[in-house]
Amino acid sequence: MPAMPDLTANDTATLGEVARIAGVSPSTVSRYLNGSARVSEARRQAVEAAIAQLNYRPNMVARSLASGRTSTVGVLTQDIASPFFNEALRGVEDALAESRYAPLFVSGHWNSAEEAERLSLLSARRVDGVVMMHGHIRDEDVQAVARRLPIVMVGRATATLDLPSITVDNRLGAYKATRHLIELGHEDVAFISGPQDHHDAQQRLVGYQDALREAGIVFRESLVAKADFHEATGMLAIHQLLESRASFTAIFAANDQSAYGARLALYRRGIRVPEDVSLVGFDDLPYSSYCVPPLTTVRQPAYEVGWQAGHTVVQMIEGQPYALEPLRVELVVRESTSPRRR
Amino acid sequence: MPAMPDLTANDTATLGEVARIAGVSPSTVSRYLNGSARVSEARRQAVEAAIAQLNYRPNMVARSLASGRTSTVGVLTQDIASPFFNEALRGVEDALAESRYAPLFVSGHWNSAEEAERLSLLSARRVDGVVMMHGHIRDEDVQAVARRLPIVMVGRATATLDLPSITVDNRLGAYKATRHLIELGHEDVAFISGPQDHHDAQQRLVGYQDALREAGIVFRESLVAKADFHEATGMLAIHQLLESRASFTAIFAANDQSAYGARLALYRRGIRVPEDVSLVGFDDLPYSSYCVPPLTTVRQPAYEVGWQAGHTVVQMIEGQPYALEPLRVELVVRESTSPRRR
DNA sequence: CTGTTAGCGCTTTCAA
DNA sequence: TTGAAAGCGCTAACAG
Repeated sequence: MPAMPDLTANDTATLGEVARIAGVSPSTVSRYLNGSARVSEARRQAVEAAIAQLNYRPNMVARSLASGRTSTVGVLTQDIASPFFNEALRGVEDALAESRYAPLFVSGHWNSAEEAERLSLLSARRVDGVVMMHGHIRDEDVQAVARRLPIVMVGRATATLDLPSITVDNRLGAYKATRHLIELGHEDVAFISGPQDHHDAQQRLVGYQDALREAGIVFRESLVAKADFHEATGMLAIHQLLESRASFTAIFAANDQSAYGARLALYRRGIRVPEDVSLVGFDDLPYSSYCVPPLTTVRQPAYEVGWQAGHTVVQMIEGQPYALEPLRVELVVRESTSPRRR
Repeated sequence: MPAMPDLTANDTATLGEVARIAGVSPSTVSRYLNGSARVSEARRQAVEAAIAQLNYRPNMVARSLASGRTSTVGVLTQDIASPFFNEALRGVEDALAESRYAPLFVSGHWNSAEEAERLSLLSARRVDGVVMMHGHIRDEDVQAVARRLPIVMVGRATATLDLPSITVDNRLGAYKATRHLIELGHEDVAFISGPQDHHDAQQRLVGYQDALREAGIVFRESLVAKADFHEATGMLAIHQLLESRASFTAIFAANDQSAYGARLALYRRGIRVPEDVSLVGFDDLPYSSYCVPPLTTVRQPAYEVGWQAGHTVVQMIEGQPYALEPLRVELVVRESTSPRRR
C-alpha cells in the first residue's frame, strides 16, 4: 500500500500511532522528536514518513506531564494594554521565541492580591520560569514561588530577595531631563509626579531634585503636582499648578503619558509649547515622536528590558550562565523644549 | 500529631497526598475540587483541611491531560504591541477571566506563514478554543483547526468558512466620518488609505466614496494617498498630497495612527488643524482624546469586540448558545474638525 | 456518596 | 541503537 498522505487525518494522531505505522517503538519516535539519542538512518526515515503521513504534532500537554517541563514562561505584567508594557512584552516575546518557549501573559492590574493570585496560577500551570514586570506583590509571595522556579524581576529592586533584577536608572534619567531644562535657562521647573508608592516614580523625583540642587536651585514643594502616570491626572496637574499661581517656564513630567495630558491642558489654556513652556517626559513611548510638538523625553529601552528579561529567564531555566548588562537611559531632545525666553 | 500547617511544604503536593492525609480516595478529592459530584460534609472538611495543610494547588497540566481540556483559549493576534490590538486583547482577557479560562497570546505579525505556524502551536498546546484577530491566513489553514476546535474570527469575513465572526461596519464608519466633513462644508476631502490588501481598509475607502457620491461630489484618485495604518506613512501621505499640489480642506485618514502622522506633517508645514485643514481618523485609540487638538474620529469599540470574541468562544466551548450582537461604530466629534472657511 | 480501576500521550530509566 | 515497562498527576467510568 503506497503511503499517500492522508490530508484529513491531521486531527489528533498520537505518538503511538506514528510508532506503529513506522514499525518502531514509541521510544524511538520520542527520541527522534527530541533528539535525545541517536536514531538509525532507516528508522529515522520511517518515522519521518509516518509523521508526514499522519500530519502529526506532539501533544504538548502530555509531553509536559511526562517531562515536567512546559516550555512556557509566565509573564506577570500589570496591564497588557498599557503602551509602556507593550513594548516590553514584545521584547519578552521575541526573546522567548528564539528559544522556543511560549509566553503566558497574565495581568496583575497593580493590585498585589491579584498579582499573588496570578502568580499562583502560573505556578499551577507549571510554567518553567517567570518574568515579573513591576508590581507591588509582597516579597514573601514571590519567594514562595522563587524556591521552585527561576524568576526574573523587572523594574523592581528586591531588598529581601536575591533574584536577578532588570532595572533602569530612573534617577539618572530624571536628572538628565531636569538638567536639560536647566541648561536651557529654566529655573522654575515644575514636576508632575507619578504614583507615590511606585519605586520608579520616587526615583524620578529624586533625580529631579538632584539636578536642581546641583544647579543651586532650591526645591519648592509648590512646583510639584501629583499625578499617577496617566493622561487625565497629567491634565489635572497643570490645572492645579496654574490655579496655585505658581510660576514656571518648564515642566518635567514623570512619564510620557502624564506629559501628554499636561500638553493638552496647556493647549486648552492657550499656553504654547515650547514657546511659553518647555515640556519633557519620560519613557519615550512610540507615540512621543508623533506628538505635536514631538516630545523631548528620556528614552527608556522598554523593548530591550523585556528582551533581556526573557533571555535571562531562559538561561536560568536551562542552567546556563547569564549576565545582566546595564540598560542605558538617554535624553531624546525633540521639539517640546527650547531656551527660556527672556 | 497535631495537623499544624507546614508552610514550607507548599512545593508540589499532589492530589494523591491530599487524599492520603484526608483519609479518602483520590476520586473524592477530585470530586471536591471540581464540584463534579456531592461530597459528604465530613469528608469535605477532611479534604479542605488536608489541602490547607499542604497548601495544595492542582497541577493543571495533569488535569488537562486527563480531562482533555486545558481551560486555555488561544488568541492569535497580529502585534501584541499595537495600540489597536491592545484594547481588544484586554477585552478578551476580561471575558475569559469571567469564566476562568486563561488566554494564550501569540502574534502572527501580519504574515500568513507565521500565523499558520502559531495556530498549529496553539493546537499542539491543546487550547480549548481560538480567537483569531484579523490576519491573512488562508481559509484552509483555519479550516483544518476549526474542525476540531471552536474558533471565533474577529475583523475578518470568512467567505468559505462558516465561523462566527465579529466585525464592525467599517464602511458605515467611514461614511459617517466623510459625511461629517461634507456637512461642515468641505468638498475637497483627501483620503489617507490603509494597506491595500486589508479588508477593513478597503471598506473604509468604500465608505468614503459612498459619502462623496451621495453628496454629488466626484471621487478623485488624486486626493487619495496611500499609507499603511502607521504614523510614518501617514506623514508621507501628506507630503505626497502637498507635493502633487492637490488642493483640499479636509482629510479623512483610514485610522488614527495615520492621522497622527498626518497631523504632525501638517504641523511641520505650518498648516493648522482645524483652522486650515480638518482631520478625522478612525478607531478612537485611547490617545486620540489627548492629541493636540483632540482628534475627531470614528469610535470602534475595540474592547467590546475583544470581550464579545472571548465570551463567544467560551460559550462555544461549553456548548452554550451564543448570539453575536452588532457592534456600533460612532463618530466622536472632537476638535480637529471645523467648518470650512470661506 | 465513595472507592477501584483504567487510562490521557508522552518521556525516561533499564536491559538488551 | 532499540524496546519494554513504568510512570507523570489527574479524571472518569464503573461498581458498590
